This record gives sequence, structure tokens and C-alpha cells, in this order.
Amino acid sequence: MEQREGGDVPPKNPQQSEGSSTEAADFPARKLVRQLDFTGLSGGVSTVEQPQSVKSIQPPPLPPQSMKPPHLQPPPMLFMTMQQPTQPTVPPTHPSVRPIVKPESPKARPRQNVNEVKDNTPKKQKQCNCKHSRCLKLYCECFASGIYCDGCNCVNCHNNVENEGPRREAVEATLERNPNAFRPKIASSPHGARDSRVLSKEEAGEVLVSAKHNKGCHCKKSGCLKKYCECFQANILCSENCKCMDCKNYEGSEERQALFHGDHANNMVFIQQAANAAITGAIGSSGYGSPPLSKKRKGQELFFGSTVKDPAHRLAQLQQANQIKASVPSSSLSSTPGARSGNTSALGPSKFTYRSLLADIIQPQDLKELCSVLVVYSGEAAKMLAEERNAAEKRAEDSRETSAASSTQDKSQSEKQSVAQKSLTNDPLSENQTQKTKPDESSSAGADVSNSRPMSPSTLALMCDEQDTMFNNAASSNGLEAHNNVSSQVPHEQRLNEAYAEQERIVLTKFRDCLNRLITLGEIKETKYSSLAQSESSGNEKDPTSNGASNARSETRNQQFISNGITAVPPQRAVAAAAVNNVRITKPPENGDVRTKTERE
DNA sequence: GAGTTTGAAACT
DNA sequence: CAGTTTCAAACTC
Repeated sequence: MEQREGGDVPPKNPQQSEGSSTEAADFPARKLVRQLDFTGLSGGVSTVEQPQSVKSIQPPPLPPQSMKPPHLQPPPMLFMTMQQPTQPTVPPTHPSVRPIVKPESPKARPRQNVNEVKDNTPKKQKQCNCKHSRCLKLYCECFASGIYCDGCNCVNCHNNVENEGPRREAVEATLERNPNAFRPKIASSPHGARDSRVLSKEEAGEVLVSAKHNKGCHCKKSGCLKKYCECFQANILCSENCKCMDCKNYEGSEERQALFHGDHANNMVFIQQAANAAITGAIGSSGYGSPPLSKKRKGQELFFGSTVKDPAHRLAQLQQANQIKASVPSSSLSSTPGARSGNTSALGPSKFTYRSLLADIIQPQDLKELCSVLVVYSGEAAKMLAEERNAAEKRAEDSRETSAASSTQDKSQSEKQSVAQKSLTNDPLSENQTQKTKPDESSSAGADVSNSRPMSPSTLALMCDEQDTMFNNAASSNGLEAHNNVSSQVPHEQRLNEAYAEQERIVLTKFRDCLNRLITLGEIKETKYSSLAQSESSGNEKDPTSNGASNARSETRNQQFISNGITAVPPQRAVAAAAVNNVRITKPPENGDVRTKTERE
């Protein structure tokens, strides 16, 4: 009893680090361990990938047929994964192809992360320290991750090639107990995209990976704010799946906020998370915005029953309670995810959020301004095009005079010309499809662009590179036509479209440039964040006594950096101005200073 | 690095 | 399924 399975296995060699089981000490293949990939990503549940870790190649530890209970049949995903690794490039069975790193199970990425953050270089795979489980239980992180122990500090390790037999049995047993045992615990949230507009202030700066724990945690004392908590460790918020008590790992939790914003170590975590989230593409994710209600309540009632001695705890619970009240106006204990998520709109439909690096850079007003700029540019483009076309037409007519063009051609030509000019130079009223710009936008732009036709209807809807390319192509061919093929019988509409296309091409090109600059700014910001946090982190280590002060300083500095490094010239303005180049924006600079630097005239 | 705490996993 | 024990990671000192 006390020594469950294997307990009787004599520790052959307490010192079997570097991989291993003693019996394998001189096994050449030792370093060439094959590994299992239980982290199968696809399938029913998608997971939060850890992009920085190279997924290892996984040999099937078990022949599919040996894997078990039909009734408990694990989802095909697992089998698939085991039989055919998701990474097609890697030969599953070839021992010589040793995967670089252990695939990090969503759960197991503890100290390693810290190392990574410190060094900026991915560290060696995590090493377990199992002593009594022979690394054949889920206690063992390696085993749980579906990989062989390699270079671990475990004792009496059986999680290796030499013990494939026992290992296989263990896998079977584990699967029998829990068919999902080797599946990722963290699944990306199935819920819809989150509306970034409802990002609450308090989550500013936080990055919540778009995922949730499949089983949920059961924490009691850690508040789900320590790595004991699987959710926290996986950098996700607790969900309705959790049965934790006194949970503070929910969106809006002050403790959690403090954790993220409070100290530098966590700043680093935050940065790492931000990077992860960005890489993972955890953008606009979803989830739940409030603490897992039903269970939390249970926990709260329990604690509110006065079992809580720690005042801080009590406060936390009160806060949490308020949170709940806020998000659940009715007193009903909606324990269903749907109900809860529905009630959490105040906090946002999702608990998983990604905050863009540009979040501080782009303000609503700036978008408006950008629109104005585009409109202005559209007008400029229209004028320019009209002039060009006029010139072209003139040249064409000159040459045509000598070739005795037909009267119909002349007629159509002149019509075309007038249409083109009309469409290019303005008169929005004459165009049914004239976009219905927002009043403020049109008014702001109107002052300068009164003379130009607003962008064609689709312009604003086509703002991306792909379309730009499309337009480039279209426009280039159209341009050719316009300039060279003067005798073509182009229908008016087509001609009109050409004009639109050309105009849009110009505007979109500028807009693309604009976006590119924006991206650059975001990258700069990212870089600065990283370096700042790193320097602060190191500085903090040197001066641990000044934590509070330096924290405050750091926050200030963060903001400064945001405003200095990035937005000293308010980026959006700089970008807009840059995009506009020669076009003057009449809107007075709010700061009066820097902005004018980027504006011409 | 040793000892403690914690919560998942294993077991009853 | 609930309660208990075991286990190894996380944490503290």
C-alpha cells in the first residue's frame, strides 16, 4: 500500500541524473531517446501552443491496438498523434532524430520559463526529480508530457527506452484511468472573439492567453495565483471548469493585477506572456470575464462563513464578491457557462484577452484623423489623376487628329473624358454610391476636401495589402489603357471604375505605408518594453530594498517610455502626417509641438 | 540546499 | 463520488 506499484522497485541508483535509469547507464541510445508526443494539438481541443518550444517527435509508445478500452476510447486525436506525429517532418520512430526539447505540456513549464526569461534563450528541457514514481505516473512531468526522461534528476527512472515495456504498461494504465490523461490540459477557448472595445481599464497591460483549463484547477490555498495552480501556471484565467476556492485568478482580480503590475519579476512574466500571446495569435480571444461563478460562490460562502482569518483574504473575497455582483446582477446562481458569460458583459465577454502593443498608440480620435487624412489624400489623388488624364487625352487627341478618328469615337472619348473628370474631381452628389461618411469625418475632411470626391464606396473596406496588390494590378493595367489605348471602346462604367481604382490605389498605398509605420512603431515599443523590463529586472536584483520605489519608478518609466520612446511624436499623428506628406491637415495639433514637425506646411 | 506548502494524481 | 494518501513541483527560509 504505501509503496504503490513500483514502490518495491529498488532504487538502483540514486544518482541517475543525465538521463537515467541505471540499467541504461551505458546504453548508447540513451541520448537518442524517442519521445512521445501526447501533446497532440489538433483534434477536439486546440491548444495553446508554445511556439518557442520545438515539439518533439514522438514515437508511438504503444501500438495503437494496445491502447485500450474501446469504451474509454480516447479521442482519435491522441491516437493520431501517437501514431502519426503532427509534425510530418519528423520520423517518429527513428531514435537518432532526437527532438530538441521536450514538448512543453501546457502544465509543465515551470522553472524553465524563468530561465528563458532570464537568458532570453530557451533552456534545456525541463528535468524532473521524481523519486518514487519511477517516472511512470502523471506525477512525473516528463511522463505526463509524453516524453522520455532525458537528463533528468529522477531516481529509478523507467521512463526511457530501456523500460519501454513497463512504460507502455504505465501508459496503458494511465489511459485506462483517464483517457485524456495525455491530452493537453489547456484548450483554447471555443467562444467567440472578444470585443476589444470592452477591454476594461484594469486589464491594460495584461495578456491572457486564449485558453482554458479543460479540467480546471482545484486550488484551495494558493488563490490560484501561484504556480501550484495549473491555470496560473499555464497563464490562463480560471474558468467555470475550475473548482478552486478563493480564486483570484480571474479577470479583474486586484490581486492578480498587482501580481502583474506590481513587481518586476512579473513584468518579465508579463512580457513573456505578451510575446507568447502575440506569437500564439491569441488575439481577440474569448473566455470568461469573471471568476468562475458557481464554484467561487461556494468557496466564498464557505470563507465568508468566517473561516477566513487573513484580513487580506477577506478583502480579496469582498472584492471578488463585488465583482460577481457586478457581473451577475441577478442573484441567480447561473452555473452554466453560457449564462455566466452572458452576464459578464461588463467585464467583457471574454476572460482571455490580448492587448496589442499598439493599444496605447492608437486612439479612436486618431482613427478618425487617419480617415480624414485618407479622404484628403483621395482628393489629392483625384486631382492629380484628373490632370494626368487630361494631359493624356490631349496627347491622344493630338495623335488621333492625324488618323481621322471616327466621330463616334470622338464622342465616346469626350464622354469618357467628362465622366472621368467628373468622377475624379468630385461631385459626390452625382454618385449614388457615394459613401455615407460619418458626419464628423466628412466635416473634418470636408474643409480641405470640399473639392474632392469622397473615396469610392469600397475604399475603406479594402484597406489591406491584398487589396492593395489587387488594385495595383488593376490600376496598372488600367493606367496603361487610359494612357495608351485611347481608342478603346471602354464603357463609361468601366472608365469610372478605372478612375476609382486608380484613386483607391493611391489612397490605399498611402494607407499601407501608414500601417507599415504603425507596425514599426509597435515593434519599437515591443523592443523597448523588453529592454526596459530587462534592465529593470536586473536593476532590481541589485537593489532589492528599493522595491516599492523602483516599482513606482518603473511604472512611471514605462509610461514615459511609451510617451517618449514611442509617442513623443504621437505616433498616430506622425503616421498620419507622414502618410499625408504634402497634404495639409487643418486640424490644429493638440500638442502643438512635435506634431508640427511631421507635418508639412 | 533543506524544509515546507501545495494541489494533482493515485488510491480506497 | 468523496475522502485520503502519495507525489513532485513550487515555494520559503
